[in-house]
Amino acid sequence: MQVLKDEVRNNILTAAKKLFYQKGYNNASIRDIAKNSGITVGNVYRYFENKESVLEGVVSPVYEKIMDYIALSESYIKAGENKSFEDFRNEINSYILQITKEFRLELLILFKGTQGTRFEKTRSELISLIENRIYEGLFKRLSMEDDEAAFFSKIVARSFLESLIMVIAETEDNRKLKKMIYRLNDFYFNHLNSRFDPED
Amino acid sequence: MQVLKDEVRNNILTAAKKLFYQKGYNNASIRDIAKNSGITVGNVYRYFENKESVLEGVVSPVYEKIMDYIALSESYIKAGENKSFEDFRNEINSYILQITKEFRLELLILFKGTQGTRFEKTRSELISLIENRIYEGLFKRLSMEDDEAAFFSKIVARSFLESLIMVIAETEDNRKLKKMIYRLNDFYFNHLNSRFDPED
Amino acid sequence: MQVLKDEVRNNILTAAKKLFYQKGYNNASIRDIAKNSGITVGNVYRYFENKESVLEGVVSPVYEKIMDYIALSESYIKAGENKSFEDFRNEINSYILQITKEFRLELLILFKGTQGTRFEKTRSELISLIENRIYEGLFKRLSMEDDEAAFFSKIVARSFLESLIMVIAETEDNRKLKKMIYRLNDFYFNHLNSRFDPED
Amino acid sequence: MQVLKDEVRNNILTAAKKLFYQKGYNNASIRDIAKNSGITVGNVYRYFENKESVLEGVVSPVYEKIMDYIALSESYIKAGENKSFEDFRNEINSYILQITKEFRLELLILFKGTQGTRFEKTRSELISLIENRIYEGLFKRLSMEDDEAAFFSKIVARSFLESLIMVIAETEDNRKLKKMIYRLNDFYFNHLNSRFDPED
DNA sequence: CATGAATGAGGGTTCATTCAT
DNA sequence: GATGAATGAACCCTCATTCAT
Repeated sequence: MQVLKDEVRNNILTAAKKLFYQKGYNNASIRDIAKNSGITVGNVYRYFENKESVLEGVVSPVYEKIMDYIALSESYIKAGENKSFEDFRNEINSYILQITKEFRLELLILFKGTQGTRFEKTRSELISLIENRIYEGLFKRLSMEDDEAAFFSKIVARSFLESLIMVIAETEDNRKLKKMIYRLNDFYFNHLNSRFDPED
Repeated sequence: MQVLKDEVRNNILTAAKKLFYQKGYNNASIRDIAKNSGITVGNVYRYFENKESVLEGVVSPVYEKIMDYIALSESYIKAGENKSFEDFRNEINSYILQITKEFRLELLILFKGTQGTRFEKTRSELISLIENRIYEGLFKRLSMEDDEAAFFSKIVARSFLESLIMVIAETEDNRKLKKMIYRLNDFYFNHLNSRFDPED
Repeated sequence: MQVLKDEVRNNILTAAKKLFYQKGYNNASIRDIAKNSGITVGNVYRYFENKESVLEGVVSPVYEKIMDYIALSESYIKAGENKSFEDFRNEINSYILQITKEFRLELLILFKGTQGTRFEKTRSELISLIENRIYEGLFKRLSMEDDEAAFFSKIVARSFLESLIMVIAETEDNRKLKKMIYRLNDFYFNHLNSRFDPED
Repeated sequence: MQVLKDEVRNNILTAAKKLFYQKGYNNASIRDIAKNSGITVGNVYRYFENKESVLEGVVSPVYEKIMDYIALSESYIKAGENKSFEDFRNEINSYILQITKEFRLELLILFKGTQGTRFEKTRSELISLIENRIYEGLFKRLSMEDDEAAFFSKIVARSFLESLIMVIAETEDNRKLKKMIYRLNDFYFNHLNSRFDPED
């Protein structure tokens, strides 16, 4: 048996996933994880270098996908391929749906339970991307002062992502999830102009 | 000698407020708080039963106000005084603004830094209220299936509150804050009907 | 009581001194030290930041003295005050004797039990000083090839210091120690020329 | 199948030798040794009872030789064959040279890296022998008080051995080593009488 | 014979809480 | 009332050793 037993490794990751999800990274102890994996503390360290590596094991598949998406999306911009915001919406929605199908809990951990780790900034990097698109594609054109538009873009980007995460957290059924994500998009981005009409 | 006691108590609370805000509840230690209060560790425990009590001391004024508001708001409903959603918006906005003026940091701590404590659910209680109002005042009337409307109400309520918190966290100037909160309301609640028109 | 209780601090240092001396730094555990101090593990950390700080507490008085001596001695050289080797012998002997009177165990720990710590190189720094003096004052003048003289200077310097340490380790009586150190000097440095005469 | 076993055993010993020399006994782990031997951890324990046994495997050839030499040398004494110190010098030098040719690293490990093991005292046993010879052959005849002569004999014996070890550690070339060892002998033992003359 | 996964005791360290003074 | 020293449980991590396969 050349390779470390996959079963144990998976047990650890499964236990860690559950515990990181429930308690967050900091409050889940290696002892917890070991006990939930049915092994001893020392043995965890045969499979993972340290606690953060366990987190990495849990979260990195999703992390990589998101980072790839961000990189890809930014390369489009640099290449001058100015997609419409509509396109961007469709693009990011389909990405998120796809990732969620495979890695629902992992995604939630990555975005909610990695305080104090190197994954902490993933959320803000994704937000940064969305924020730029919102600013360029939507708010810049509205009759807002520029700094206000910028600020608002940030708030909306965060809020949109937060909503996405909430929906994912609450929806285990993928059909329903898809539906809700589309609704979310409509809710967040349709008819922006008229919302801010002063005569309302 | 109430006076002296109150001064020490306030010193503790002031230090705790600062530290909970900066580091979060879990990462702020009693030692930190004691040192920043100019008193000793042991003495903290004369004023507060344990660490969570300190949090309570910091957060309860704001907590009470919010709970009072929730209770009041719900009593209106029970009394059959059906205000319009417009009224509710104005009402909650003004409440939030008012509370923020006095208790900005406390509010942020209550909503962002109480993971693992009994205040964790404050947010969800407030959300629950908003959720009901959104459901009754807005989504029920839209052409959505009922459970979807309910679910969506929750998501939007959370998201709206989240946005409020973000704006409060980022805005120290009260004039600007007021402006942004109104914008937020417009963004979240104006022209809901047309957002979900299928022909879009 | 403004200052941490000196008695406990001293108990820790005394226990640590004993254990570092007996087992060396690495094999003496904080748990050991705590038990021998009559306190708990956690309390050690009220008095010392970490394990190396405990070592520092034990060893730094002697460390400082030796570093001061080295610095002083080197400043003489830079100033061109070329003392005879005879003078150097007297100087270093009296220094060592003086330090040993106050800090016998500490000196032994510093030179024998600090592997892997920042004090590890103290011995080699002192050796370096002695080595230079031996080379300049003694071996350079002998009919040896230069690199051999240099090499030999190093060996003798180390060996001399080692002997000093041994004598100190075995001799608790200061009168006897003094006598033995003088003998050691005679043994090491008198009549060097004739020792290497080929006709012997 | 003795052959195969021997090969593995030798691989372990070779790896252990290298690692004990580089890191010292305590800091070289069984995992390290196994990896460097190209076998597995568990298998090490088929060839050696425990970690100390591995050390024994590495060090015992040299250990035996030294013990044999000590026994032989002592049997001469008991038989009343009083050799001169000169003879003893030649004898021990040639022994050491011979051993070093075969077992340089092992010798260095035995004398430098066995702290906390049962080999710790090998050095002192050899020292004891040298010490006796020095006492009988040299210091007894000097105008020293007897206990002083005894004590000094011990110190010089240790120091001489220490110097030998240093020279061996620093000198890989056997020709040079031989030369340095002769120099060392001259340095340590020639003209002892005149060194301690009071008129110096 | 060999594997390497598993164990368990021990390492350094932190911190909420208690208690003698 | 106040002090701050002391406690003890828990944290992450390492490693010699064992054992099922």
